This record gives sequence, structure tokens and C-alpha cells, in this order.
Amino acid sequence: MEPGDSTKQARAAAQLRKGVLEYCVLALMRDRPRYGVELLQALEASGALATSQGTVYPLLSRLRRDDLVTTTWQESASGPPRRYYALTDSGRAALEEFTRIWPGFRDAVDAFLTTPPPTTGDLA
Amino acid sequence: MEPGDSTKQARAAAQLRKGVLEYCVLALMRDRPRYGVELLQALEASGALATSQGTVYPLLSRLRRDDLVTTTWQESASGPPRRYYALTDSGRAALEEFTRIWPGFRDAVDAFLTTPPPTTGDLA
DNA sequence: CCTGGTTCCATGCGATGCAAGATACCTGGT
DNA sequence: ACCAGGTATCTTGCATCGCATGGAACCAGG
Repeated sequence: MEPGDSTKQARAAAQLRKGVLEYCVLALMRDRPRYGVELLQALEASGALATSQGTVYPLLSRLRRDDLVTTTWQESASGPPRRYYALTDSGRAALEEFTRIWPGFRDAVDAFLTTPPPTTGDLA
Repeated sequence: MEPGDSTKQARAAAQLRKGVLEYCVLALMRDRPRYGVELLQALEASGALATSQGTVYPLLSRLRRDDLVTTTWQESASGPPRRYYALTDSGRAALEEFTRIWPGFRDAVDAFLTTPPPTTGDLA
């Protein structure tokens, strides 16, 4: 997918990411702190959720503003220092809450997309 | 869920609907034309995608503006006339396109939420 | 006439992803 | 010492979308 791609598919995928990206980023911090570029690479590797710095850094700022993550600076062996993001208790709670409501949402969309069984044709 | 509910769960669900609602509405028109209130009731019945008129009617206006649906007025036995929305060829193509990219997106989110195996710990 | 149910629509706000650009640190070659 | 390239962070302005709120029109019954 080249940059500047304005196909319908690209636009649909962009809208799909809304609201989900936040929780996928939180999920990435579940096991250990991560820094910005690391998160970016993990999303890129997933394929469907690949995004850009212009999306991730404002998102990380919001997470910090809302006390869902805390950050610590850490030196890097090769490059400028990195800001590591770690989940707070609130962040972990938000992630668990999303994990609870996601299956219901996912299954509802699946139900709409898979042809609902009009077994009898029309019975009305 | 009362109106004016500003819990985290409600906000997360609201953001989830972005971009998905459009295609679920298109999916509802796949077998036959539907009118506004009928779509609203079908979404309400799904549970996870329940929404309001203030969401559905602007959405339908966008679909019509983008030539994804056409509309025809039809008399009702009980009440004012109804505007029925039907898929155009473009609308059907958009629905099929979304149906293609949805599984990849869904599975990617599932992968993030279910603990990814950090088998090696850190190898860097 | 007037109340209630049904159906349609418009306006303004808040939240979010994105492209583009800016800044700073470190390493290596000349 | 100097400069180019990669790494890493962040800001700004824009477009899109869900939603609360409110309004308008039609029909039936008292």
C-alpha cells in the first residue's frame, strides 16, 4: 500500500482502525514497556494495522494525558534516547474492558456480513 | 445503556463503530431495499451496533451522495411515506470489498488481544 | 382541534487517523 | 572538525465519522 493511496480499500481500512488502534497499542505494552518506533514496527508487522508516526505519537500523547500509560527515558546503544511507555493500572483496566467488549462487536459484524439465513424465502 | 452515558465502555464502543457501521448498513440492503427506521431497528437488535437516528440519517445521506445507494419513496399503510434505500452496483462492490478486508483486520486485532507468545523473552 | 406515534432530516461538537514537516541524537567517512 | 544518513521524538492542519439535540411532516383517534 503506497503512501497517498486513496482507494476505497485504503479509506475503509483507515476508518476501521479508529478506536481499535488505541487498544492494540495498549495490548502491546501488556508484557513490557515499549517505545514509539518499536510499537510502529509491531503494527507494521501485523499487516492490517500498519500506520504512521503521525498517528502513533498523537495517540501516545493522549494515552499519557489520560493516565493510561507512564513514560521513562532510557539510553540507547545506537541512536537518541528512547521514551518507553508502560501501562498504568488504569491502562490495564481499559485494556481488559476492551477485551471484554471486542468479541461481541466482532461477532455482530460477522453476523451482518455473512448472509443472514432467509431460509424460508419470505414468510411475512 | 442510558443516553448521555459517558463511561469508558460507551466511548470505546462508539469509536469501534466508526467505519464499520457504513458497511453493516450496506449489508442489510443486500437482499432487499430497507428504509431508515427499519435499519435502525435491525442495528438495535444486533446489540453491539445499536445506534441512533442522528447517526443513521447522515450516514444514509453520505451513501446517497457517493452513489452507493439509490432511494425510492413508497407509501406506508400506517404513517408517513418511507424512503427505501437500495444498493447500486458501486454499493455492492464496496460491500464485497469490505467483506474481503474485514477478516484480516478482525484476526489482526484478535492476535493483539490474545497474548502473543514472547517465547524467547528478548533476543536483542 | 389536538395529542401521540411514525418517519424523515439538519446542525454543531468531540474524537480520531493521517500527511507533512520540524527537531535532536548518534555513528561513520572524509 | 565537518557533514551525511539513520534513529527517534513530536507538532500542526485537515478530513472523516458517530452522536446528542432539535425540527418538520404525515396519519389515526378522541
